[in-house]
Amino acid sequence: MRMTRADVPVPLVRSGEVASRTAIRRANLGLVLRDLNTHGSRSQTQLAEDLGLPKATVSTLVSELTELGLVYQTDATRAGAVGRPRQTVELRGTAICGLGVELTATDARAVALDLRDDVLLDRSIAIDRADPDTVLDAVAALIHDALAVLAESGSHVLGITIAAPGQLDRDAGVIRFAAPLGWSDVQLVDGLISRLNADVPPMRIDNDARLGAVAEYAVARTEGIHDLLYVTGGLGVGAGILVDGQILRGAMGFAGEIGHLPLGRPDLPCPCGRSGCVEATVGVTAFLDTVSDPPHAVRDLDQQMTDLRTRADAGDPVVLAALGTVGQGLGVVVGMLIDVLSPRAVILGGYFSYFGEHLLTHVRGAVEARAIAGQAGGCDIRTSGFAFTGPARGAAHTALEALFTDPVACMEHASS
Amino acid sequence: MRMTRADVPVPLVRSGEVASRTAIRRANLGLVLRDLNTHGSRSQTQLAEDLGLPKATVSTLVSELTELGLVYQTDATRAGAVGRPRQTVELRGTAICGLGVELTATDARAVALDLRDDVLLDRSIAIDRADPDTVLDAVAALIHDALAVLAESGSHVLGITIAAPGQLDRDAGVIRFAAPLGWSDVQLVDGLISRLNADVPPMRIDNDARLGAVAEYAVARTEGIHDLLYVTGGLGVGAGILVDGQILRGAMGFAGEIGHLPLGRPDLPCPCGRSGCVEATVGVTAFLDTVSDPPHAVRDLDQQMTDLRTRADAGDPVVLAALGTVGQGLGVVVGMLIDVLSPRAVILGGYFSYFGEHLLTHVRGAVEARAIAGQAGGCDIRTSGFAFTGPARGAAHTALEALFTDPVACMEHASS
DNA sequence: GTGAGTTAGAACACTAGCTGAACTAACTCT
DNA sequence: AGAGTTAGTTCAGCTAGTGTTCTAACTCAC
Repeated sequence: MRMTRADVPVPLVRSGEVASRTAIRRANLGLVLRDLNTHGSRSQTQLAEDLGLPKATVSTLVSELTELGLVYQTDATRAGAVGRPRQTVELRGTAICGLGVELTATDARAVALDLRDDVLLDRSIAIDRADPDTVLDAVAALIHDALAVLAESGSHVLGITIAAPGQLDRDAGVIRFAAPLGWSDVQLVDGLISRLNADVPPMRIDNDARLGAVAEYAVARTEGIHDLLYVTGGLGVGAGILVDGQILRGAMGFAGEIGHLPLGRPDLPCPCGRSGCVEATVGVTAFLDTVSDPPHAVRDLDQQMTDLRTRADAGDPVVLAALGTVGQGLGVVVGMLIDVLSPRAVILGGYFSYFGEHLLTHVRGAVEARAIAGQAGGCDIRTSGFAFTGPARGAAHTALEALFTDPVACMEHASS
Repeated sequence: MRMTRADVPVPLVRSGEVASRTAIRRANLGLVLRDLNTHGSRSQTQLAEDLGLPKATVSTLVSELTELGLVYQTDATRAGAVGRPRQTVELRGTAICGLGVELTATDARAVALDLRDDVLLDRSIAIDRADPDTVLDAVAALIHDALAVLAESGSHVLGITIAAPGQLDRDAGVIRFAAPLGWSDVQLVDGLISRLNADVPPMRIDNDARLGAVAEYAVARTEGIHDLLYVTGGLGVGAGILVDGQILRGAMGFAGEIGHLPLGRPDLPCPCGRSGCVEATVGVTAFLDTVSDPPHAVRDLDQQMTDLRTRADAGDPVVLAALGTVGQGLGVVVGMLIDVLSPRAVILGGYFSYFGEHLLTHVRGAVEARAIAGQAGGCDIRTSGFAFTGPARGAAHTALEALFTDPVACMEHASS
């Protein structure tokens, strides 16, 4: 927590939103959950220190959360130091979860996360590139099965978030245009809901790169990192930007559309009709075209990338050269984004995440060559630990997000 | 206000900050001031609707602000419609003001704004490019005179913000590196305070482009625009980014450093030692080099730009061609920033602001040629109405900002 | 093993400030 | 002149944060 009792010149309620009576409680309840989620189980006294609230307030907050069934207190009989041993307040894991589903051109993946960020479920199905209707049938079946499994394990699904590439209308639940899928104006949410039972949890969609960034933030926030840039590499290349822990969507909701910036090799044509696009240079298709002859189909990317990583580790010059090209191209983009956004960390996801230092060396080199505030500015550049599961994980986090904003309302709905 | 009573599914207190009892009041008092500042004088009933608060609460808030001397109520005897005529709550203008000072390589300018955004003072002095000590003497004299004038008019100066180019350490009040000034590691705040009386209002520094963006936001927010990109053209080229009304600084505080992105003419050398920098292509030096032979000194930019605007209006092919080059170069950068940030508006400040459509046509053309979500995405591209006074105005706004966050604390200090 | 010291957490009285309802004020319209 | 309408204030009520106090549960020293 950045806000401790010591440094309170800053107002406790952020300006911009009206502070009402009931809202205070809900916000503070959510903050306790958030602190436990970020920093792990801790005692009431620690919570009070973290949040800058008096112990008395924390005591009532914890007891209310206990009644809601969201936390429980353990008799921490282990006592190291002097004084009464602290009981730890712990998040009740299985009670509530969020379901995230990522949709790509090659597969769909469902991940369920509980309050403790534990993975309750992770399954994926292959998608044969096909018309939206067929794909939606398959995705609906995936969701149906996932919901059944979660219901059986006694976990209440708070919400479902679908991660999809391209430009989306979040309010309408519609994919406006997604080049990797070859779709335009597909009613995703309505299509899925009509295929499922009526009593399906609230469903939303969001951009895959943005949700990938959310997944990374769940880790980064524990390190005190609140400004990060996530770049995903797949058929498309997109960025998810987090500023002070908030997703940057922009006024039109299109922020992070870096796939078609004219920063790639000028001669390379892009399916979008132009040339020089980032996507055409560092997208997975370009990479696979370089390393595999005859050209391989874009299928089972996880297996392919694991194999290529093995080849890279073994010193395969073709793979290493391709990674050099990709790393250099990526470094140019990342360097510019660092100058524009000044993030604390850059995390490379998707297929980039398989290659660690093989790739990072080139990216860092290109960044240091141009960026004003590159490595010197204290910006870490690393690969994601989530490989291709990032967006689905982030989607699951997002589906759970409401709980941290208003636990009371969420649990009211949950019980009914 | 985006938050009205109708759309209150969103919680009233933003999560992320602890909500304490006293903080509620201070936040709500500030919100009333902000609403009056943004939307002009209005009745208590209108305020209640804007803020989503009950009339009773607004009533007590207004009376407390009246006691603080920040607002007054007029007997609005004019009655158009049926019912009791509404009294309007108005901001008391002259009571409190913020002082903004911009420091450039050619001059220093002081602007004082009151609560109503009225300009209480606007004066500038020429600066002969010289060592920091000499410049600080002159700036201190400017501030001294400005404070004297404001004191005489009975306006309490809440704070002083200095706008400076380059990379700054805001906490330390130090200019780390400012290429346009040729300075590095200059103790700006300490240097000025030691030259002034001890009882000078709190002084801060911030980046000129960011403050220029703040000045634009004071206008844009009245149109419901909360995501904007400001690009300033001077000796340096920088960007100020506002996301959801908040300044984007980034983790390191270097966000918006677009002057040395490698997006300019690749052959043009830049004083920074590299080539292809944006600054070297669209900075004022490059522009002046193109339009005036023999090369003119960079002095009295306002007069020079006004003259060049006149030449452009008269159809001078040299000036129009130069504007075409600058507009094209700027459009490439702006187009990329639009894809990354998805702002609602892009505002061109500094010397760009003098040329209106002469420049905008080319910028828009370049943006539409590449950006995914350019004009089609609903992003306005326009020139600033503040010319070279933008950063100083924004600095004055920033100096006043504390009042909207915690009016009570500010007025306590003011009276003592 | 007993009391002093220490830390954790709950209980309680207190209070700031939001909130709904009732009430007064000031006007228009018929 | 009275009914209707809208604005703003007053007041009682209640929610929830806050400081203090108290109890619980431990360690440590003698």
